[in-house]
Amino acid sequence: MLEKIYKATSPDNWCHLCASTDWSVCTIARFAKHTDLGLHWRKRQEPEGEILLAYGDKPDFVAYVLSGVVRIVKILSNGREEVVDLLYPGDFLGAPLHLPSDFAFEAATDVELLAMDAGDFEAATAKSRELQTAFIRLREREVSLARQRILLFAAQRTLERVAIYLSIRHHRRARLMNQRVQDRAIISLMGRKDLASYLGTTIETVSRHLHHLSRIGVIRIVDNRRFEILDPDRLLHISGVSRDDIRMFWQGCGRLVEIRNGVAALRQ
Amino acid sequence: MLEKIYKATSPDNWCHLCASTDWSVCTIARFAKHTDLGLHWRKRQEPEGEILLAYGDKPDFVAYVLSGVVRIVKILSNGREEVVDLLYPGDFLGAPLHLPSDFAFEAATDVELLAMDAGDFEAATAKSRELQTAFIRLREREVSLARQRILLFAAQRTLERVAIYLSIRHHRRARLMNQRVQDRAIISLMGRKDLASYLGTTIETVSRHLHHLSRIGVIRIVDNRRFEILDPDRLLHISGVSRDDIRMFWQGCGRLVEIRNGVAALRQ
DNA sequence: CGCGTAATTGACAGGACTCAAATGGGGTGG
DNA sequence: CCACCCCATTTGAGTCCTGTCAATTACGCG
Repeated sequence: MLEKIYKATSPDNWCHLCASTDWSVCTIARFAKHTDLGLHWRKRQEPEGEILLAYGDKPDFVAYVLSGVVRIVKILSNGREEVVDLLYPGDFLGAPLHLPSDFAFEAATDVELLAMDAGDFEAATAKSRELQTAFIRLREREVSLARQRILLFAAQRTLERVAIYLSIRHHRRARLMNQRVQDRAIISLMGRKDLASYLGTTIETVSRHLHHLSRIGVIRIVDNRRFEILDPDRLLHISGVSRDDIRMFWQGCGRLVEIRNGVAALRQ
Repeated sequence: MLEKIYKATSPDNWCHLCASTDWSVCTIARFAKHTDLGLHWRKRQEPEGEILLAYGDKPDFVAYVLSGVVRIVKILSNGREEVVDLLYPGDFLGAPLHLPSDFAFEAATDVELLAMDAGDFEAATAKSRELQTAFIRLREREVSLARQRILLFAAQRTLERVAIYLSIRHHRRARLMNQRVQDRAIISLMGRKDLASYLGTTIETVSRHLHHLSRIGVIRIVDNRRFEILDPDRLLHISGVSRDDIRMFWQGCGRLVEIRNGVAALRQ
């Protein structure tokens, strides 16, 4: 199904060796192309609920998300799981340097990953300073994103948070698929529990707001997980933020170009 | 005043060349010591309200916070300033690689910085792969912290958020000063506006909660900016989180050791 | 068909935001 | 030195939002 929506372009436009989500990874792409660092990606499918990396474990792989949503959770001492961040198609996953992870990474939906052995990646990083610089830039963007994410909470109204989130997902999807943000489109989210935890509210409130948006004709509820954005502009207006304010969330995300030999291509 | 609370130790315990906030920077420290990379730090004083780095500007320095609080703000299109993060003594400041900053960095209180020219730092980084790896590790911790920060909002009760924040500041101060967390101590915060923005609430609510905590004898309001933590354990209990849950916030923060020749020393 | 989970819907109470006014402190100028 | 202003903070009253609890519905699966 995912393959269907990929746009076919000339082979020169994309790289078979890597998946670049932004210009910094493009550096990795070019480097992988022009030298032989042994950057071999492989495609992985993981079902919803799968634990990709447990808390405290040393990661043995790095990966890009191709489809689906990965949730980053922190388990509190009282047993509750809090979603601290989410990774979408085009995002990078995995701590380098074999540092034990502070969080658990789980598949919030069925996910497709483009993965690579952490040892290989590290070896390549150690060999190439250029690659190391690119990696720092990648991390730099992650710090920015984690901070931007906090802006979601700047909106005290939970309806605004839901609207902001839907808008961001819509913008990201549009960019990934090389489509216009003005067009209506279907985005698929994770379950209400993850949504609520991520937005700092409850499943009941999320449910109410989604149905409210549905009643006033801004979105259409396809099924429990999928929503069609009917009126992107009004959704953005309800969210109370401008397009500029959420630019950081989708800017720098990769664009899907083609898939061939089981390797998807993302380019800046 | 700051000098008074520094503990004097033998000269071998600290490094004149750098200020290390955690083990990763210790690598920078050792490296600076054993080679001649030209890592020269200088002390800087900045008054409250000073803009250290404007939005979109390319940073020309990197620095460690020695005292005071630096706020990282995002200016929304409607003109409102949202505090997305705060830097405390021992934290690292400044994007590398001369990337334009996504945020503005401002002095939330009077601050002391230990600064270095970004060019020098970058040159040293380029020369040493070891330094580069150390820097990646530093950034890694920053991503973790930015995500941990989101846990503040997991508490829907604003009183809990205020209590969590006070607890975290108290734990950080205790660690920095090599004191026990059980002891009462005075912490100095920024203005109510920054507090409210950071905690995702309003200045009125923050004011009410602080006075509530004062009335029940958990804290003592010294003046508008300073608060004495009278009962750290009860404060933690009110916050609703365990010490484990907030460990990430203060673990890995440096310890103040000594100041000499205008250079403060922080060690793991 | 029956079960368990996820999601919806309703009723209700309490917390937090909003608006508004009073208080306090620091700095400036007369 | 004092009066004055400006700003930050405090305090109060009222309303709405949203969390909580509870019951119902929908859905997937064996």
